[in-house]
Order: sequence, then C-alpha cells, then structure tokens
Amino acid sequence: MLGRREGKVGVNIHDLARHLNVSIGTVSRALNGRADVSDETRRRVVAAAKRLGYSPNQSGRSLRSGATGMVGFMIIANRARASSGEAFFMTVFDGVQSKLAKSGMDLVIYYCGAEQNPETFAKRIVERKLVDGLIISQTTRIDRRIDYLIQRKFPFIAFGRSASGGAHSWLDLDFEGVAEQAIDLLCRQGHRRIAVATCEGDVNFGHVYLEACRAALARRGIELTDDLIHAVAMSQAGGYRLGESLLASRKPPTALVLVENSIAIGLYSKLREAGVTPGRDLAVVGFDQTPTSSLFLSPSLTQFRLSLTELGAWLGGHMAALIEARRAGATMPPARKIWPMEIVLGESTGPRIARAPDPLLAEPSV
Amino acid sequence: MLGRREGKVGVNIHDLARHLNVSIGTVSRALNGRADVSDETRRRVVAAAKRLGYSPNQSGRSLRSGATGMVGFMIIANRARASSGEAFFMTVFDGVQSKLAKSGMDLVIYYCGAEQNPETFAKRIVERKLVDGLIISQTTRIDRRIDYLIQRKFPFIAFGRSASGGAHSWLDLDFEGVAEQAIDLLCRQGHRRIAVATCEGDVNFGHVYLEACRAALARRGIELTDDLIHAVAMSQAGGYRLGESLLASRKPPTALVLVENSIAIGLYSKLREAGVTPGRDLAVVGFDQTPTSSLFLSPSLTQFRLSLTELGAWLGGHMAALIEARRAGATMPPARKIWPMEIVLGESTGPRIARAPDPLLAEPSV
DNA sequence: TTGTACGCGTTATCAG
DNA sequence: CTGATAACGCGTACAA
Repeated sequence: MLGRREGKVGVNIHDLARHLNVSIGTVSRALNGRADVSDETRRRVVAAAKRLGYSPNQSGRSLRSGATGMVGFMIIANRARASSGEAFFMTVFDGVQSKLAKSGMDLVIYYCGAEQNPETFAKRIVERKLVDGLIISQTTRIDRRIDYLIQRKFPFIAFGRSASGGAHSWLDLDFEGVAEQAIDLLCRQGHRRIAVATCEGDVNFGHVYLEACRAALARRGIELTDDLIHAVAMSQAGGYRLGESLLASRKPPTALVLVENSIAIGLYSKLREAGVTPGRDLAVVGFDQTPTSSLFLSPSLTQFRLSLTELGAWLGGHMAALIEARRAGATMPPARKIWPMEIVLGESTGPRIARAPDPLLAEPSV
Repeated sequence: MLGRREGKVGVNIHDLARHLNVSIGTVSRALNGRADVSDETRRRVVAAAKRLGYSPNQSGRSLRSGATGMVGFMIIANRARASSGEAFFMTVFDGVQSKLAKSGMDLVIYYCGAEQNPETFAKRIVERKLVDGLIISQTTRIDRRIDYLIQRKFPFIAFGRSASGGAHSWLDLDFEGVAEQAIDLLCRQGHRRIAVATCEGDVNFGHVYLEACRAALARRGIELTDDLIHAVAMSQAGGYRLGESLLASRKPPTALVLVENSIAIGLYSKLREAGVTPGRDLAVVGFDQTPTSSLFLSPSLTQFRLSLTELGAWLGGHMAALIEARRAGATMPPARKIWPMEIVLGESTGPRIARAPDPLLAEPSV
C-alpha cells in the first residue's frame, strides 16, 4: 500500500531519499562520507537516517562493492583445547576485533562442528563470498585448507604452523622458545630423565612442541627416547590418565613438560591421590598461562606467560593490511610471526629436594 | 579479457550458464532443486558446477531472496563465565549447528567485545540484515536488546531470562530446580546456616539463582540474611577471595552453594591453604557440570548435570521453526523452556561428620 | 553540488 | 521444459 510492500520491515535507501526529497545517490554519498556533498545536505541525511533507523543492507552493499567488510575466524570443535580452549579463543577474538574495528571491519566467528569437514567448511565460506579474509586456527600438519586458500589467492592467516603451504602468512606460539626455557631449567636442576606430554590427534602443535623438546634435549646431549613421549588427550581426563601411566612406569621420569595446561589439572589430581607432590617428587612444567588454566593449582605450576589480546591484535592488524593491499591491487609479502612466551616460575619445578621420599624412581643428579 | 574482467576470481552463474549453453535461469533452477528441469539438464549443471567450483554468491542470493540462511549467536565478552565460559558455549554451538544444518541454515557467532555496547551491537546485526534470526545470550535483568528485537519483530531467542520483554521465546537453566535440590540436600543434612555465592555484575542469572535459593530456604523456615550472600566474580580468583571472606567471617556458614563452578576451583584452593576440607568442614554445592569445571576437584564437588548439546539443539530447532513460520507468513507462539539439571552427589557434601574438628564455627544440627 | 542510470549475482515470473 | 527479463538495495560513473 502506498508503494510500501506488505510485510516490508525496515527502511531502505529509497525510502530515505524520498523522505528527504533527494536522490538515492545523494543519500549514499552523504552517508559514506564522500566529499562532493554539501554540509547542509549531509546533516539532513545523517539526521534522517538516524531518526528513521536506516542502515544499509549489507547484501546490497557487498554485491555492489565486491567486499563484505567482514573477516572470518574459523574454529574447529573437536580440535579445541578441551578446557582452556574457550577462554583462550575469546581473548584472542577481543584483540582481533579491536584492530579490525579501526579499519571499519567486523569479525565473525565460524564454528566448524564436530561432524563437519574443515576443508569443506572453509571452502563454503570463501566461495559464497561471506568474508574478505579468513583466519584459520588449529592447523594440522597437512592442512588442505591452506593449499586451497593459497590456490584461491584468498587473504588468510593461519594461526598455527603447518607443513602445507609455504609462502603464506602465519602466526604461532614460540614452541621452540618454550621448549628451550623448560629444558634449560630442568637440566640446570639436574634432571636428565625428562618426559614430554604432547597431544594426540592431528593438530600440528603437539608435533612441533615434541620436536622442539627433542632438539633442546639433544643440544644438551640427552636423547629423548620413545618411552618418555606421552601422547595424551588435551583435557583433564587426559592428564589424569597420564598420571596413571607415569605412576605405573617401571622407570619413571624425574621431570615432565606439558603441551597444554588442562592436562596439568588432571595430572595433579592423580598425583595427589598417589601422594606424589609436583616440585618435590616430580618436576612439572606447564604451558600457557591463562586465567582458566592452573593459576590456582597447588603447588603452583611453572608455566609461560603470553598476551592473547596482543596476539589477536597482531592477527587483526595483519589481516586488515592484507585486505587493504589486495583492495589496492598490491601484493603483500607474507608475514611469519613467532609469538613470544615468557617463563613464570612456580613451585612445580621449585628447588628440587634430593633427599625427599620419592615414590618415583629418581635418576641420580648430574 | 575475453569478457572476463581483470582480477576476477571464481565463477558466477553467467559463466556456468555460458559454459553449458543454457540460460542462467536454468542453472538456478537446476541447482536449487526445482522440479521443472529435466533430469538430463540437472545432471549436466550439477556436474559442471562441481567441476568449475561454482557456488552461488551469498550476497546476490540474499539480496534477491530476502533471507540470508544464517542464524546469529551473540556472545558478550565481559559477561562471560570466566573459566567454564568457553567450553560451555562451544558445546552449545555444536547442538545449535547440528539442528540448523537440517534446515539448510548456518550458524555464525558474533562476539561483542569488551568495549562494545551490546545493544548497539545487536542492532547492527539486525539492521544490516546479516542474519535471519538471532540468539542472544548472557541476558541482563533489564536487557534493551530484547525490547528492541520485539519491537522490530525480529525472530530471536534469549538464552537467559530477563525482566525485559515478555511474550518472547527464551530458554534458561533450571535455577529454581537446582536451588531446591541443593537446599533440600543441605537441610536434610542438618545445615541451617547456608551461604549463597552469586555473581557480581549485571547478568540476570545471579539474581535469579539468589532468589531461588531464598525461596527454597524460606520454604523450610530459614531466612537468608544479607551476611550470607556473597556477590563474587565468576572466576577462580573470585572463588579464592570468597574463601578469604568466609574464613575471616565471625560467624561462618556450615554450607555454601555456588552459582558457577570456576568459583569452586579458587575456593578449594583457599580452603586447602587454611586446612579446611570441603564436605567435612564446609559443605559445598557447585553448579553446572562441564568437562572444564571441577571434574577433578578433590574432594569431588556436588554439582548438576545437564546436556549442553541438547540445549543447543533445542535452540537450533526452535529457531528454525521461528524462521520457517515467519517465512510462511504465520506467527508462532513464543516458547519458554526451563532446562533441567540433575544433581550429581560428590564428596563436597558427603556425609557430614559432626565430630570432625571444624575450623569454621558449626551451627548445631536440627 | 545533485540527479540519473547502470550493474553487482541471484531468484522468480512469465512467455514460449 | 527452457529462455529472457525484472527486480532485490546499493555505490558510482557520468551528465546536468
């Protein structure tokens, strides 16, 4: 009725233009801050837009401009760090979003469910043109998403290293640095029989951390034998089972490094049941310090500090630059960022007391 | 060149049609499963689409059809449950997505950062027509998002009760049931001085749980006095401070119920430092049982089991129905769902030993 | 400074 | 069963 379709809700650019007795072109220019519009007109348009509650339809805008103004962040269900996982990513999102906002872009999160295929999922996002850029996380060693995105020439950043791809932008935690600091500390305390708890499954970082530890040990003339490598589920339950496995071991380690912190919670639980005290009977080094993780474990856990907000800001900033460059027809050199982590000493590696009663068989100190 | 614009990537419906020597209309019909297209043609189109990697541009499709095929799930940064928060929502997402997929819809998550205004954030999503429906979470007592969405007649579900709105669809945890079960258990064990740890800030559920506890106590002739109400941060640190506060109390409670489980972790930590054992010296009842939360607390925590996946499935299913109804021009009666939670007894309320040395002043049992 | 008109990619209507 | 064509809402050349 009266030119207004039945069931139509909201106001579009035509309504607004008609209301003001100007053309839609003028409305568009005024609202998009173009120079060639009089101050008076702009004021009227902006005021009316606010009053009528107009905001441009994103589909129309995207279709016309060829860009969506959105950046996707893809997370994968069953590869998540079981416990710290969620708080981990939320903090990262905060950083990403704050940076993107400065470029007038928005962050949307795509959650790849347990029963969905990550590669298909990523393809759908890209092909339907839902976003201008994509951040993928929880990369695997062979990650076909990366090959696809490169081949497709789509702006993306991988949060996590991979053997796939090559000259693409990625950011990852400093597993080598963490391994070096952890192994250095433990060796200086006299440990030589050091176990590594890495994650099972196909996420890449477990493998990266394991090799980093192997290398750090090798630099000190210590070989990491298979019986010292434990692939566990990244969960409290995984940590609990790890504890069982260590306690049942015929020749247990004197020290242990973990690839993730929820493992520590379950491990502590099992160790306490067995009367084994971390830091006294077994040295334990955790991983990332997050509010979720083991701030309140007792004895306190030696772990590594990092700023997830700043990490997210790096992702957001680099993504904005990638998209900006593409828009300008330019090409940007891919960035590779190793995110620093700083050790925070806790009681779990605290001065080793050689004479303490030790249910685990201790190796003689060097 | 050759009609192919510089820099153009991907193939659109015209390319595909030209390639097959059919019209774009036929391609569209074939791909959208319309009846009026020959089997032979459909086969050819589908095969070519797959081979050329065609998938429809979502902006074009949305613009034309007036629907996006997407459902938004808005989560808010600084209102998140600090620790269990993330795993909590991820599990819900899984359920939502599995249901939406059956209706051919997708889930996108919008993360409202700490510095953004939730109402403005929600408005932007709706007005730009980014989604066909919106699930909002972490509702406040007065939640202007709800008023807005109702006034706008936009399909939405609130995950969390609110004093705002009224005849809209919402789902919430069974705080009354939890309070009743918790208070019943504690009273039957002889407790009469029962404290309630609720959450600070403006999320509604802290208030709901507090009042539910007050009512459950009143039914048993017990008044919940102000000194027994603790508003704490929903975090391990909040739980730690709660412990400090309880220990410093001149007339401490003999039992305590918590509105969230990360509080339990910090609380346990402080209690252990003070030599106070949950279940012996102080009865503690936690809240939602999640993998993240205190599965491995010792003594084990009495808490409540719920299926977050099924909860998410309810949200997804109801949202699909809401959108379907709107599409058909029909109107659906709003649903209100109280999600059941079932008590899981742990050692933290385990048989009270009256004669045990009790650092906290115990009230005489009834 | 402003208005007009085209096209972004798609689906739907209407002839054929 | 298929092809041509008109929208959907917007941004932007180009003309005035």
